[in-house]
Amino acid sequence: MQHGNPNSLIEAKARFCTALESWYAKHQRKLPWRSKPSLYKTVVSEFMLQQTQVSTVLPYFERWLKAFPNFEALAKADEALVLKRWEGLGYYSRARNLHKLAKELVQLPKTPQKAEGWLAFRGIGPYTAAAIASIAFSDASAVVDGNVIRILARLTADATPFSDNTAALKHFSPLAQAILDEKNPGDHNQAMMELGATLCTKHKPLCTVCPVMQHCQSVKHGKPENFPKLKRKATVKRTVERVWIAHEGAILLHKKTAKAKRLADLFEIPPQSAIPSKQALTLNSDDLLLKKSRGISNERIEESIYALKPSAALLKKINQDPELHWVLKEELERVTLSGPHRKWANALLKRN
DNA sequence: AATGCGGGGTG
DNA sequence: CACCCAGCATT
Repeated sequence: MQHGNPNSLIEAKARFCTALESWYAKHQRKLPWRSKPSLYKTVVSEFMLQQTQVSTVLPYFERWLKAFPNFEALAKADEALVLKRWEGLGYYSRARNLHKLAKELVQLPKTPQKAEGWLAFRGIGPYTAAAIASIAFSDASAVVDGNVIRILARLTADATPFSDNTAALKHFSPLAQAILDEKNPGDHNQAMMELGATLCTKHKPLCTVCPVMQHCQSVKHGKPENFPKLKRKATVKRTVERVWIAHEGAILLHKKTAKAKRLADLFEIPPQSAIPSKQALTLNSDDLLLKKSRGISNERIEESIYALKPSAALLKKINQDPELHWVLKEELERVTLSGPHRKWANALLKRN
């Protein structure tokens, strides 16, 4: 079977939905945004959960709710504090977009109740719009995330090769919408994702306890693990040299201006390339403080940090650069660095 | 269709 | 090391 046949699943929609939702009612995980649910909790959790696993989000969510208990509090908060509370969670534009949304929402005469309305906010795409509208307002809009793609590909034994998740999303959206329980869209959507997260996992799916196994064509005809078929991309290697410059009790950090498309408002240990210098800075291997490797999307980055003593001429140039900032050691805790930079900075500070 | 964005978990 | 995760915006 090349492309699977969704018709039998669509015909069995009623039984499928009943089985799925009964299972969810009984086996759903206890999650903080599910107890005493509110629109605010739903919106915050959906932003945090974009491309981020539940277990990672949990501690951030709890802290966030204490710092910003509702839209009004978030709307009034300083951008820097908002970013600080997001520190380590990654994808920082989510924090800025969530903050912006809060400010816009408290000014709106009427809160949108349909997915289409939520789509208008920056940082909300098809998935998040459907999730918020269905969970908070019972809008009959189906979510399609990585879990749903995996489940639908397996249910229909669909061997279509996809170049990426976006292509798969386009392919499965009509089916997801066709089998949505429009009477109970919020729970239905969450049940699909819960199934994908806890039973219909990428590796070793727990088919024997699956509530919809009898609807699954991949169990009958092949291995569920074989679906969906996603092409993989080659990883690229990159090296970055960074410099650790301490001067008069302060550390030099690099921060792009707020208008920058990337890394806006986020401090980092300066890459060598960000240091203005007439002649190329020569970094001495004796001054290597730290060397780490990390992955970002499909990149493998080797980062080295070198100690550097700035000359008077270099200091002068540094002080003219709007993207370079001296941050007093005691103040370092207060600025927002990405997760790895935070760890490196703390480790290097301790060493002095 | 491809790429950048972060960080952590898992096999 | 590779892939994946309650994705989105931009090109």
